[in-house]
Amino acid sequence: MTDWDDIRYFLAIARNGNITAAAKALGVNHSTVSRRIRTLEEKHGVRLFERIQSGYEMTAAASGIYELALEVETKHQHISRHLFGQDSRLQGEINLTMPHDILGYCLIDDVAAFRKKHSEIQLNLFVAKGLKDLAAREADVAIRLTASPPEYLIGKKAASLQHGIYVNEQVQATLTKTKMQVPLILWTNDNAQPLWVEEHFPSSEVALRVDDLYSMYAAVKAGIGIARMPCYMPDSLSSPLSGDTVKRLPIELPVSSWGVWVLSHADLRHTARVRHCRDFFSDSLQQRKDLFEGRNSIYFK
Amino acid sequence: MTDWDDIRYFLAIARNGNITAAAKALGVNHSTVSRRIRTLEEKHGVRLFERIQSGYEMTAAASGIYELALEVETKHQHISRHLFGQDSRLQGEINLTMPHDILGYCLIDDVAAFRKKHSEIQLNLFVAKGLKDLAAREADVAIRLTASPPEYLIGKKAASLQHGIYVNEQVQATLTKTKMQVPLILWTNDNAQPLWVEEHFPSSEVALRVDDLYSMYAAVKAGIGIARMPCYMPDSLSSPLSGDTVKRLPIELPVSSWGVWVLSHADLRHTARVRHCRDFFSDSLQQRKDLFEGRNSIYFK
DNA sequence: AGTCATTCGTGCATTTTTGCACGGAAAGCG
DNA sequence: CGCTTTCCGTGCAAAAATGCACGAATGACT
Repeated sequence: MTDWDDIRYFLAIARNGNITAAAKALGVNHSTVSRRIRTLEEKHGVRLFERIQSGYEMTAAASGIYELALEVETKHQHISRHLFGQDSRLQGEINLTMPHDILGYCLIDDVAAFRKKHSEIQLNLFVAKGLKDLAAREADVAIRLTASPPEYLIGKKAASLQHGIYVNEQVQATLTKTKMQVPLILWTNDNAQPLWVEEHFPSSEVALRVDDLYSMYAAVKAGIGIARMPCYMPDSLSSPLSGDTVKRLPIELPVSSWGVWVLSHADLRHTARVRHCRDFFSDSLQQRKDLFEGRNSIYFK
Repeated sequence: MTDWDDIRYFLAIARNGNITAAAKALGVNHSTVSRRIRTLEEKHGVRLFERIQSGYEMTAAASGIYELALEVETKHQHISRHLFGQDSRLQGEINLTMPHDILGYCLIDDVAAFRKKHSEIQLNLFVAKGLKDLAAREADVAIRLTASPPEYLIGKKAASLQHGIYVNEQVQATLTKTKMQVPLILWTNDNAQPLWVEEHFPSSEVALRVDDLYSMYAAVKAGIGIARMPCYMPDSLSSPLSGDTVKRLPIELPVSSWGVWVLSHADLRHTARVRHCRDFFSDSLQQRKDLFEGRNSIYFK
């Protein structure tokens, strides 16, 4: 019988299209991948990949088992979760993921506190863009901004999310004096006209598009324009003491159905350290409920 | 991510109940199994087996993943067959299985011929009792006596199977002279009264039960009683030249719906060497059609 | 045309895994 | 009660897998 792990290597190559990337994904040296797949091919007398210049390309034979391999992977993930779900130790690793702004401007001290409280637990933090797949155990606990998490995840909504329109003090002054077009800062991939613009700033123009919340804040602060942001972000930065000039306009946006959630896969319901982690950060966030729900905002009169 | 092969080890232990048997099934040393399962347990912080005196016993945690592991195994078997199904070489191994009597008294010379014709192919013969699982690739080609093979197997019916009632010459003489009860030799696990006994030998008694065809023949030859056997077996042994005294009674039994089939899994349809093997032994058997269909029998007048 | 970056294969040293042989503990047996 | 058998863990040597460093081939870019 074939070494089952070979299929894992096969999948990595099939997905990544070349040995080097596959090796990186698997966390091993590229020569290992190269040799294992060659051995697999020889053992079965089947060519699975064409060695083209830019990498490895699946043959027809490989396509035939690709779907099957994916199914096997799903099952292995299931097993992995199930095993992990019965881990009752308060030690070992936890993969934690959240948007990097929430980490940097809100939870970084709590992470430090968690580390101190549970020194036996190794936290691995993933804050890079893109959602981690909790089913694939890319992360065990996720802090996410979402309207309603998928049903296979469990966890709490720690707070609702309030948005506001933010502007730099100087810009606001200018806008009040001159009747110029209001400069807007929008999301890069929001192509339609947002509702809040239509309603409150019919006379406006797009000044800048960004794909990152902190960059949006930086742009507002630099006086490039006004922007709609979740309150927690500017409010945690622009305290009166810091001398910051970014403030919220007294415009009431409808309460978002989105919230800050602390989530993990249902299979990890009883995993001791995961539960502790979830509870810990749920508390942390709930203590900042006012921040997320916009009650810390400083308004322009 | 867990080494997928660990699940293979897990399954082997779960199934066999102890390390030693699992190791034998996996074809590795028992210490390897012992160490790998321990590593797996430590990595996940879960106890999977209780070390009891008589071996290893699944814990509740292990039962939880047992079903999943079985499904994974099935998928891996599927992949394995699919890969093998695209092997176009006329070299490598073929696992061949058949009832041991068919090998010994009919096909052994053909096996030798096949070996000679395809010296690059390594034949592994399995003739022990019990059907090999073709889906699990325990065997690639099977010669079987069956009425209708399962639909996931492909292959040909090489011949129909004719049965006859056989008896030793001396016994026959005795039976004709004295009006004693006819002594019967039956199968060990046939508890009901067979149809042929009811019809042709209402006045009879069970002399012996056996669970093996050659033993049945030996018993008939030794004069223990009469038996219903597929013709191929006694007819290939008791030629007039050998001076054997076992012959068939002139009783026409209904033609059996059973036949001699040469089979392999549908996924191996195009595997070159498997096809050659199937064709080769199909031919071999078809050349002996007369033998299987009872036309070589020598009758008592 | 030349430089650089990618991507892969291979020889060699290192690390990891495995097999082997031994020993201990418990159970079966006469 | 002593002997044998079964089953498991462990130290050590052998074998296998892996990582590392290098080089070749190809294509992109200046």
